[in-house]
Amino acid sequence: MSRVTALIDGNNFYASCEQSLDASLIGRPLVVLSNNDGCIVARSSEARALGISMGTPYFKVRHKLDRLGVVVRSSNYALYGDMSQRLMSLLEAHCEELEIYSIDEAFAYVNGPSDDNLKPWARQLRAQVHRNLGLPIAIGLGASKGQAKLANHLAKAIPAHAGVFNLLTASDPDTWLESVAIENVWGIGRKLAHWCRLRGVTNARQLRDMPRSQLHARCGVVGIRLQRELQGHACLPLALAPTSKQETCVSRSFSRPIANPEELRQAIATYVVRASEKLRRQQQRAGTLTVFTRTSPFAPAFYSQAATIQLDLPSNDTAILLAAALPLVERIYRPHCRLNKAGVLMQNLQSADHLQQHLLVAVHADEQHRRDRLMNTIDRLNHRYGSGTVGWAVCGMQPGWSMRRHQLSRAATTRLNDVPLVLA
DNA sequence: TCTGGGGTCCTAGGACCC
DNA sequence: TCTGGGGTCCTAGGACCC
Repeated sequence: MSRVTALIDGNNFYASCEQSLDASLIGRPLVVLSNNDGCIVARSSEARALGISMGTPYFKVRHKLDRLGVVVRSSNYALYGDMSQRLMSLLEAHCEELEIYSIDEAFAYVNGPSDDNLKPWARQLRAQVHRNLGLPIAIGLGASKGQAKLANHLAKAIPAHAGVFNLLTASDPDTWLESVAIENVWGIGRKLAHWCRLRGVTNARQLRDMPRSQLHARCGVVGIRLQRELQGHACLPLALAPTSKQETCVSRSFSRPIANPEELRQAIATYVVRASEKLRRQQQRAGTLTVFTRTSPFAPAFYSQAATIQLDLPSNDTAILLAAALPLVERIYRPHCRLNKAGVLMQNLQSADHLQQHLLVAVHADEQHRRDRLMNTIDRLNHRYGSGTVGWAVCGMQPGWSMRRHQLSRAATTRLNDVPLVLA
């Protein structure tokens, strides 16, 4: 038996989710925008063929998209999250061990005899995902996560591979590695790609074979690990049990600059409410809370400020976290600055069931239980009747700075009113 | 006018201790 | 005049990922 690592991911995931919901979009150029309708974060293959690149600010290409007849959608994370869950449960049923790596990607171990060709297994899985969910996926196979990533890239980049590629059984793997540009190697970002190119390292094969000491001097152990992975030594094991988060952040850009300290208070309060909900869902409490705001980094005279408070006792109680956060707002607000983003950061997280050995905890145990039950009730009401059913006055009603999402698709899989009607 | 959001890991350097 | 060495902890910043 040999153990092969697979990387399975959705092609153009957000765009494909929109298409699976609305069949009239299939075959058409389509882009999905980031929050606030800011940048292009996903493109259908037809949009890609038109030369529309990832990360482009929407306002710069809006007219071009109109002219080319490209369909535009605001991001609909309720839909993508729900499709992701369906995809992952299907994958779980077909893989021995699975690490859910992101909303649209999973690593898996696949066991088979050493001479086994895993292509039939991969083709069958790919077909079933398409049949059940309407989503196209790609499957890359290799000896390590790094190799599986490369194979996945080649599965998508070469049409003849039809979404499945196994680096371990490929006839001339070095040639395939040479066809992958250094920028497309997992773990090589903009800075490192530039550094590599200056040294004549322009593709995955050259990175794999470059002098180890040179890589170590620039990238430390991270670089060495990456190189070993490309050589086929698995250094990064699958994370099979999800680990608890070390920090949790809620932040947003505003649809227009914040005009006064009261608006900033409302925004911070809104994010604290969200972050507290997240903490409770993760069954964690925060020991440290940071609020921050900034102006646009693209405008002159950049301003950015943060303020932090250590809590007496770690908490996930919205009222306590609001009381801690709101006094910090005046420390970060600055008049005459066009503040366009703010957020809160919860840090020093600890498990909520962990009873802290602290005198005050014992003294206030009853009170704490009462508060926990209250928060639990609020969470259940909001879950059942829709987010915002029970709100907090400090967040403001109908704020003028909230997110722009002009081209939102329906929440067909998660909200009853939006379920598509099928006429018999 | 208009440029996303939420994470992780690693390293270097300072503070502090014995 | 001459001022050690090694360890730990914390933080800020850099780089990356999707």
